[in-house]
Amino acid sequence: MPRTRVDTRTEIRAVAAELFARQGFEKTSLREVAERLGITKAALYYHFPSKADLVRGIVQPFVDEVEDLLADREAAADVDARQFLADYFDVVLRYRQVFEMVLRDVSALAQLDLMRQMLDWRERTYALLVGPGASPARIARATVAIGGLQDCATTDGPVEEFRDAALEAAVAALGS
Amino acid sequence: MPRTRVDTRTEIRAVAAELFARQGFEKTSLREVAERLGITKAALYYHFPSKADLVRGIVQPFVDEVEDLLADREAAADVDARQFLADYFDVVLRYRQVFEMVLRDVSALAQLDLMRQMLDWRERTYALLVGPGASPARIARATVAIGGLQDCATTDGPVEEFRDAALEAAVAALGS
DNA sequence: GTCTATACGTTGATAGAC
DNA sequence: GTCTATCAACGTATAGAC
Repeated sequence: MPRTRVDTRTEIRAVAAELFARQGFEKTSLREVAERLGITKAALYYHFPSKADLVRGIVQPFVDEVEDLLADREAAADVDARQFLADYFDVVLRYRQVFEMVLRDVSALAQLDLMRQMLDWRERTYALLVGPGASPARIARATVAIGGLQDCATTDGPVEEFRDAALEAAVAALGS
Repeated sequence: MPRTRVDTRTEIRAVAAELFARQGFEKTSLREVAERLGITKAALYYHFPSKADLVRGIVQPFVDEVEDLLADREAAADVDARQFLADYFDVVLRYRQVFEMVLRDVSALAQLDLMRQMLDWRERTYALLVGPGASPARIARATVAIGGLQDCATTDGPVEEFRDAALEAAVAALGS
């Protein structure tokens, strides 16, 4: 009997996402995920070819949204830096839990293509904010702006309380 | 014969530090460290009671310097925010390699007291920059300033090229 | 005091039976 | 689709040679 479960694949992802968010990717074993679902590790491996694929599926929606945002602005004639910072910040805030998980296990997720992609983002956001081939000084300002916002996203507390102030600070960091 | 080695303990730390910096804490096995030194895993365990102790010894000097800086400013009558940001930035830059390693394996290092201590830093730097019990908006600005600087420290390239600009950006983020 | 040999439990992953 | 059994590699631990 196929067990009283709607969609095992989906349930695995849900349980894994919760555990990953709470205790990190590396510190969560597949045995733990399987046990919570009442199945064995081997059954997990039927649905997902590896632990990496499991996390990939969880992070992918976030990656896709950022990718869409970047592609959109890169296609635009000119970019409003403030608006771009705001939009990027909002995407990160929306995927706050996933974002924190990624930051906590950078070296573990580095083996996935995920990390290569995220380092790519860095270059592209800098180019959008201060233009391609900008001076190291201008790039440093863009780094403070983006890095500062990201750091804000990993702090606790309701978003409304700090969103506008953080954005203001990032714009100020970027300079004229 | 005690082997043709000056100080095994020191050599272990040196090799481990290099491997940790290059491929992260979790992705470096003790077997790998031992093999590179021509000894066995068990010999490692004679010198260091655990893998955690090994990394602790590597990170400790960095932790101590930040702790000293914080204690110094907390004892001062008033704090020059710009000067504090500069001093903190310089410590992080000096321990750049260690700092990057820590950031890459946050969840792995969380079990050490290290992470509790670093979260503590966050509160204390905010208090130094915008005063204790500041509004969420002010704290957000301090977060962008500190977080932005930290992000700059993990980028490649010679320090002199971006140090001043990054500092300028952080001061601007902090606001009046 | 310094190290080797050996083993324990857990991890991610695979093979094959039902 | 799920199981049992098994794998190598990992961090950890202890006993004992020198």
